[in-house]
Amino acid sequence: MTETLPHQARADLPPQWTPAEVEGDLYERWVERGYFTADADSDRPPYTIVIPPPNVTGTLHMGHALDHTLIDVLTRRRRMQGYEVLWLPGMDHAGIATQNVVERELAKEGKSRHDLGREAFVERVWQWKAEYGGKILGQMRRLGDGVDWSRERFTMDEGLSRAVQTIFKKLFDDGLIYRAERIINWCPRCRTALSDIEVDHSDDDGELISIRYGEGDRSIVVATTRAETMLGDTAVAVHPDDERYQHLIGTEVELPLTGRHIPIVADPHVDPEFGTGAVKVTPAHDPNDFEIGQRHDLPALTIMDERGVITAHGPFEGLDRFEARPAVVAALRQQGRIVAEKRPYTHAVGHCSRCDTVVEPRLSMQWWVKVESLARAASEAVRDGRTSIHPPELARRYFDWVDDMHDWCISRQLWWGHRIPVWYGPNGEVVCVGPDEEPPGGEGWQQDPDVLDTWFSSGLWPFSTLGWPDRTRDLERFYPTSVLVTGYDILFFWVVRMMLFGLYAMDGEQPFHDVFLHGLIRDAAGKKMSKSKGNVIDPLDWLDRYGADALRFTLARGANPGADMALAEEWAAGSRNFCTKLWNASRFALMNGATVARPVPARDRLTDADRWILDRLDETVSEVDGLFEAYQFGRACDALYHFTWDEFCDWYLELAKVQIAGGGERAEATRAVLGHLLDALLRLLHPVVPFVTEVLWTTLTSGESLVIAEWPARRGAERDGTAARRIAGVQKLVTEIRRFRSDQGLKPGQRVAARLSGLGEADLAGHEGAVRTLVRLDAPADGFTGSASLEIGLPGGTVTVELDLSGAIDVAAERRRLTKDLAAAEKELAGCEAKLANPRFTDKAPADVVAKIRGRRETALADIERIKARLAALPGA
RNA sequence: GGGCGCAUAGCUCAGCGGGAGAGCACUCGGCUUACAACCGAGGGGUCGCAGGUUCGAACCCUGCUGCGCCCA
Repeated sequence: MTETLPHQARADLPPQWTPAEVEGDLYERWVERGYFTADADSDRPPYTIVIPPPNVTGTLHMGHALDHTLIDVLTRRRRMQGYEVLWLPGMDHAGIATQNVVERELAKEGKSRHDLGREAFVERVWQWKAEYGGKILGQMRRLGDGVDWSRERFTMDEGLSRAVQTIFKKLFDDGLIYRAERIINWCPRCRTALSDIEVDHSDDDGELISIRYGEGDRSIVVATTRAETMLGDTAVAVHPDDERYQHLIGTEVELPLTGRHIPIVADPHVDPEFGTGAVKVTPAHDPNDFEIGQRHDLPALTIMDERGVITAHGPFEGLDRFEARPAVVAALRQQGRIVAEKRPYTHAVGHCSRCDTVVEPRLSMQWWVKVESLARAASEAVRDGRTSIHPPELARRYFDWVDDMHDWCISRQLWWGHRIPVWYGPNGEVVCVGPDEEPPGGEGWQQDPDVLDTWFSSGLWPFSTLGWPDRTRDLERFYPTSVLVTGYDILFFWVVRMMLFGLYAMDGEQPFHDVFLHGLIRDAAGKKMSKSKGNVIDPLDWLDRYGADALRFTLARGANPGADMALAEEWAAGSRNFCTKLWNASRFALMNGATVARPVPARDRLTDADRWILDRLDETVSEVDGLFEAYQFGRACDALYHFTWDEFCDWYLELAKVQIAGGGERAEATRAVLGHLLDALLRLLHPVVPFVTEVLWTTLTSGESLVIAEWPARRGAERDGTAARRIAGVQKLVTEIRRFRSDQGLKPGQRVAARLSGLGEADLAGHEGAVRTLVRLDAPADGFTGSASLEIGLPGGTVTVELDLSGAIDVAAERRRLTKDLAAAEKELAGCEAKLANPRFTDKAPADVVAKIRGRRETALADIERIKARLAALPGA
């Protein structure tokens, strides 16, 4: 066989993998060649994922990096499996956040959005987007996201806006959208309504002030954390059964500072145990009070404007709510009405999730989605398995939420967003306008000034991005999407919304088959990353320093369903090391002529090592397949890491060196096995580490691209148990000899003459050469005398190794080693015998378990006997 | 207040009925021609506490303690 190898030309990989120099070009080539562009007319089965649209103002953070890595792993694997993959990218317009950004910019010019007027302001936002928006899209390229850029969407683009208007009209016509005056969460800084989930609650220090209303035996004491709201009180409520207040129910008291008289009402929702059992009722500024007000037909008095500034009420007019609070308390104190003050008083306070301003409950007219029937359908779709949530523990949280969902406040008092398509006529007409309809013209008609919640449009994302409301080819092909991958923290914000709208708009067809919810990124100590804590890790920094593959591998390897992930620099370095290892191993294989040009020879022409590693590859393929299917990214990566490093590199490559060194047909066969293994391994790793594998694979195979290569299938050959047992024997032999050498202080490189016996009995006759090479033992010369020896127990028999150490052996070290082994064997024996002595164990345990324990006892007994003999034979024993 | 989850090696985490695992960190020895971003060897754990079920429990059940998250 000729040694002139066609592959020598391509064996000149650079000695080092330098991701920063090649990743960018590789990515652009993938995009140019259209690998990520989905073909709606192919006959492949579809696999669809829509990106959780990042915020147009945002930049890539670790949470995105994790989410995108997982999606990219899923889609790249499916593409290799022959699916027509669509990973659809895009962004949402982030109403409040974007408006804030542009308003801040205007503020620097000393202007407000009102100075510009609505139209000019919106124009200005578009300009801002064109100039600064969507930074994240460029950053996604650096990560390697295999998205279909030709289908990129934006929630404010024409098609998606049309979708918004279409569904609004449909919901309106079906009576599922209505307008009502209620208490909503109001952000006085953003000056807009917020939905319940846009409010974050925290326990803050405040004060609890007890105030006496009325005089003498007609007085009553109420406690409040928001004293200023007393200006808007229209009643005091007590529990109907509260004996303390029976005489007061139905009477009136004078409300201090205002001179108004307000009734004392009985309401079963008052908790008589809390405080004095009497509560002030401010229907316009508290959701519970609003309900009490409804039940008792009380007036609702709004005492603040949209900025949280007190309106009217004499001396308090014009004060901010937080200035008004002490002012009101002082005035009450002056009148001797403060009965008690408690500071600090810790209580839950709602904050705007966008700007952290304390939310002000406020009575106002807003648009709502009536969610009851939609939520029922959303619940049903998960209950009957049309959509399954992974990990399943989180399904419960989903049910708890949708089964008790409150109507959704969808109007926002902003300018940036989808304007509510409702027109009001001069005579009180209310007309909802569909996308193809002309708005009513003429004198006195006005469009509703508000826009819709951003989540309203992102709730349509899985189908609006595919062309809905038109029945497009994309929609037919790619809906329902295969899986939604996102963090569990936006289950309610977004996932639920998509379920509501998807089922409604698509005639009961669910928006995704699976929902996979991953955890949140934390720092090395498990703490949440935050700018204020200064523990934020920037993925771009890791991209620069370790490469995209290292970042991706770190994130994928750490992703365990339902669990958060702690990250530290060392993890990234470890992943980078893994890529380097893969690089070096591949370089070695290529330098030694690894090839895919020749098929792997028939099994009976292969060595034990070949058969073992091919079987292990097969097992790894199955294992990794199963784990990826179950969204077990972390374990899949671990399995790949272990196979690559601990089995392929540490053992097979070392054994292959021996096989190649022998030359001839064996060497050629080994080159084919190496080529086949590397080919499959690179394919398996490609979804997680696409860049380094692409370079190595194209070098190995001269193929066009790994992106469009086939995912490895199991060979299906019957596992060779004999080969596996023999390689396990070789491994034990090598490890034990290395341990002995290490204990005896022999340098790793130092060659030592040795005689091995008993290999035949242990069924390892053919492996002596490999063992000698791996542990640097030379053949015994004439007149060899072993000055030291060790015995290694193997299933078939005991192998004895006699070494010429040409010097005194370290007896103490040897005794330590043997004593330790003896203790372990004795512990093992004791454990086995205890079990076997128990008749209930031998009766009830499965036969194979009992047999296994019996076998372990025999092994332990033999070990003990052998070790004891060695110990007794040691000098000075 | 209601609900959910987690407590396993120094750190971060897998394992979830039959031999305690990984990565990183640590100790010792090595530039052994793929790899010092590495190689070889090693140390380290009453699997939170207390009960129960079982022939057998890190794993299932109950209670407790301590953390975390979600919702009010």
